[in-house]
Amino acid sequence: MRRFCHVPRGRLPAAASHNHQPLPPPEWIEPYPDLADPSPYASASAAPPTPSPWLPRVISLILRSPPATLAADLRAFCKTFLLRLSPAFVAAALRSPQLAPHPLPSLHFFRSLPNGADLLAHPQSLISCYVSLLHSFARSKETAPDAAGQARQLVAELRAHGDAVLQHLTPASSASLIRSLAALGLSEELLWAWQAMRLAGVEPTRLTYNCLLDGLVNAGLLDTAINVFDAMSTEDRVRPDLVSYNILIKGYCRAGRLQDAMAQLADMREQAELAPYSPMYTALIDSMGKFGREKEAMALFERMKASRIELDAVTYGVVVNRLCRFGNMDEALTCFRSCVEKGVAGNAIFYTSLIDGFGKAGMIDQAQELFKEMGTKGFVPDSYCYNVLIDALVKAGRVDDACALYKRMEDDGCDQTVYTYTILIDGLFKKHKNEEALKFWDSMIDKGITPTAAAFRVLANGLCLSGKFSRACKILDELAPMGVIPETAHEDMINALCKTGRFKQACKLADGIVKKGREIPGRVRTMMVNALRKAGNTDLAVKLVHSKIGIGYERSDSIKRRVKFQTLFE
DNA sequence: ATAGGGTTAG
Repeated sequence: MRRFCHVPRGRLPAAASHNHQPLPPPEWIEPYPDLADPSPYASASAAPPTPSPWLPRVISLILRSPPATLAADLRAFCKTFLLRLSPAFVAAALRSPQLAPHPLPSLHFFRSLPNGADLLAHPQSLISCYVSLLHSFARSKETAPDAAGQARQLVAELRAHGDAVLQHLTPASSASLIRSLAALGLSEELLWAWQAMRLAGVEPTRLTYNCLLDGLVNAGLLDTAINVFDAMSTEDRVRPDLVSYNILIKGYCRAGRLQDAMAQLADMREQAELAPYSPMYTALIDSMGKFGREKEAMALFERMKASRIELDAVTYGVVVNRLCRFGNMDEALTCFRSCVEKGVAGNAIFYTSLIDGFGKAGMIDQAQELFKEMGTKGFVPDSYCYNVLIDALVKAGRVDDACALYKRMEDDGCDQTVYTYTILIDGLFKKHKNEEALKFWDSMIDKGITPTAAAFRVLANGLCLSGKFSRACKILDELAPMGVIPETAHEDMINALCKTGRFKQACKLADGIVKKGREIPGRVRTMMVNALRKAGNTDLAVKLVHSKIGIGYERSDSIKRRVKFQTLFE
């Protein structure tokens, strides 16, 4: 039996706007009025609680309102209808499926709450808000700008609330937290969350364990992951399952420890009779190929075929990709066709590998043919697919066609990625279309796409090769306030300068970086030596080799000083 | 719900 729960508990607009009498104080609104004020029959009812009608209204206000005015809009809304958002209401709004796909509006809402909406007095709701926000950023980490950075900030805030709040972590909120942090690749925060969960007395489930394992493996913390796996193995309740094994095998594969991965596979095979081994074999075949052990990869594929393990689209996809990477296009195409004949459905990923293979082999016609074919088969090209074809066109010297395809991506509603821009910028510089290349760089930044080290490398190379060294420096400086410093940016600039024979400038840049407290990796020295040699500047190359430039210190006036790169020219 | 595959670069 339900009460009149469809009636909003706040005052209705008509009542508020025509009321000239003194107004009563605002009323708290709860997300689920029937729970806030339960009738004796409520618990007997199997029906889910009915959300307050205010919930969708507030949510649509959050989604409609620009960030700059959201706080004021919320205040006005609450004033008009004489209501106050309860902590549980705020938490429910952030948890709602309507807000979950929109991390930024959600975050703005959270930040615009008057007096923090009393959340501090309600740690359960406070935790729920943070957990929902983190979940929201995790699921849109590809599209939300700097999702990981935002998430890191949120975790720092949550941590700062201390144990009094964190002891209210529930099994569900801890699990969600761990899943989100693992997905975002925040390993330090992930380990903290694990500890906080244990401190709150929450027992991890196998799923939570697996999420932790996967997060650690993806962050490259294999040793920690192995410890976690061993800890699982000693506890009956959460013994490693197929997924745990798979994650660990992936970790070994990525670290190049293929022997250990094989041993893990054998270990797994002892544990169970007929299990879905396909993912483990696939990971191994893929890694064997990527570490240059093509023969062993194919041997493993044959072993898989001989056993009764099912070969699915992913396994075939890996094999086709390895053949394409090897330039073995006949065999790749044959493998793909036979896979389809066996009833395993093709997909866009197969086509991406094949188009890329043909493109890299300089067979642009075949690449375009396959792009057409996939359309007729009903597979929709995604950004990977567009990127490989754009790359193929660029490599064939057809930059204009590549740019046309870039436009078509837009029309097809397919998001351009940092790869798209890197490929095009590189191609345009190689055709000496510098201004166009810079335009693409700007539109990438405008779109909120974070340039990678590779993206900056093609820009720095292109600009330095055409003598526009200072322009490259300026762009690098502009990135810093955005929190973007491509890892190898300085190194790449030095490299580009050396390649064009501007050694003095390269040395000046290197010294400037050291002065800012950054280290110059040893390989920069090696690279400089090689470039000097190549330029026929043997004397300077020899001088550099026998000096302590970039690696050591000298004493003068009993003061220890770094040996500057510029001393090369003294 | 957690696990395996595709795109830059010398």
